[in-house]
Amino acid sequence: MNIADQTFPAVDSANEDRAQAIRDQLRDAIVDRRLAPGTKLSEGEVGTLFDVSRTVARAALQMLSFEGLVRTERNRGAFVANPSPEEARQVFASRRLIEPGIAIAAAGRMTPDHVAAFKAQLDEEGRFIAERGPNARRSEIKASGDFHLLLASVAGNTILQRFMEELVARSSLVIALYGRSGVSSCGHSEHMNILEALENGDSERASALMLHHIDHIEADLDLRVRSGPALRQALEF
Amino acid sequence: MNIADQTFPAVDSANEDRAQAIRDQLRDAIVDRRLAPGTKLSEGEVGTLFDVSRTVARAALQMLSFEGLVRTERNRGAFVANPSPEEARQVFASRRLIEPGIAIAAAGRMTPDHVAAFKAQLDEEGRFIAERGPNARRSEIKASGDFHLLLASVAGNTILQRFMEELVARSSLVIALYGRSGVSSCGHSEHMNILEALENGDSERASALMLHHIDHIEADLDLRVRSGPALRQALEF
DNA sequence: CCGGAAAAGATTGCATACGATTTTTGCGAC
DNA sequence: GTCGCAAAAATCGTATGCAATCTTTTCCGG
Repeated sequence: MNIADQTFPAVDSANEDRAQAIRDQLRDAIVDRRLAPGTKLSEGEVGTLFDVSRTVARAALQMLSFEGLVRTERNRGAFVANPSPEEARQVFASRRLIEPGIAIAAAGRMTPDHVAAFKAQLDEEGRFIAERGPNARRSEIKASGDFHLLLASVAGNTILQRFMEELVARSSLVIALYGRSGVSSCGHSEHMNILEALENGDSERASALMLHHIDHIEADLDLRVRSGPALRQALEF
Repeated sequence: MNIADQTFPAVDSANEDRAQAIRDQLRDAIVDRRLAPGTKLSEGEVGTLFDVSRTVARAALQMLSFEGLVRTERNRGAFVANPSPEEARQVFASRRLIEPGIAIAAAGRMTPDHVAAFKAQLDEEGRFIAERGPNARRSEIKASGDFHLLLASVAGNTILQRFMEELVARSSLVIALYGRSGVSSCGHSEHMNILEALENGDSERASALMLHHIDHIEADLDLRVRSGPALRQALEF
């Protein structure tokens, strides 16, 4: 064993899959609404933008399509997903089914470290809500999602964690599309209440609060079909 | 409008993505245990086997890796997943969380057509159990999984349906790896009881039965680490 | 001026090529 | 015999090229 055997983590992460890095950046852009739903993501464009070949760009787009953030049409290309109200309802139905259980699991595994991480997360969330800049709303949505992702990671089930990553990403899209007002400030206090229940190990309460929280988020959406799907689709492209 | 404008559906389905077709065949092979866990799936081999280029084979393998049926290591290749006992537990924990809810949703949407489909499914399941051939067990596992997939499709939530497809596929792998005996005959009667509850619209009972059913399946597994992971791994390759 | 067909251009699907990395093989030293 | 090391083979990661398909433009008859 020699000191030279060590590999620097920085090197490793730099050497990490480029497709994955591109996927992450694109996902952030989609969730943050910097890329509007319906936007075409051509392989060539993505490739030149990130300075890779179409092969790599294509792999990144394929990943996003698996996550439901991108819709690909054969021989036509990839587009930022434009979830329908029905799809939005399914996203939240899925979350209502999964997240209360995740809250219960997490309540039984909370450590002081976890509590500290949650407090830091909620602090940041509060800061974004206080801000009133142009992209404050974006940061708000993202931070709110991060709370749920943190919870999923505490729950300790890798599979459910991945499901939640997908659901949170799709939720962000849906909220950006159909969100009405600032439920967020309200959501922030709900997050704090959930954390309180988690800290006390009160899994039942955490679960119930989570269910209501999801209901509140969905209740803030306007999921009425705007003007008939045909017209909407016609105007979209 | 001309009769020549029609495109034949058969042509369309034949023209479907080849990568997807390869993925489906590989998935079947993995779930059926025709491909043992740990088996290397080299891009070149898969490509020549299905008579496509590595590009397409690679895409199929990438999809399977997203589903958790294949594990890929950079610069080393793709291998049939070899789920650890911990992973197996997580699969069933996820199912316990999701499937009772799916049963409730399905109970509220059952139509006579659905009932007929379930009956046909259970008939086939019974036939496979009666058979005592060499690969009867495989068919049994597969048919049992199909029951759960049918239920998920009735529930009417596309997102949850896809989650269930992944969970059922991984369960089949886990059962093949860690399964002890024939819980299956027992499982068959449980499936019939669940269907009965669904027919009666008794969602609570269907949900409870489903939860017990999953518990029974998991209880039939032997999830003790066999002889230390190091040795096991050493023997595996 | 307005369809509608045909050609030009753009984009995807797929195969192949080449450098990089890993694994296997061969061979000499101990 | 086996241990270590270097060369060879195999395999992966990625770029690029070509055919197929879709989109846009152009051009022409009405």
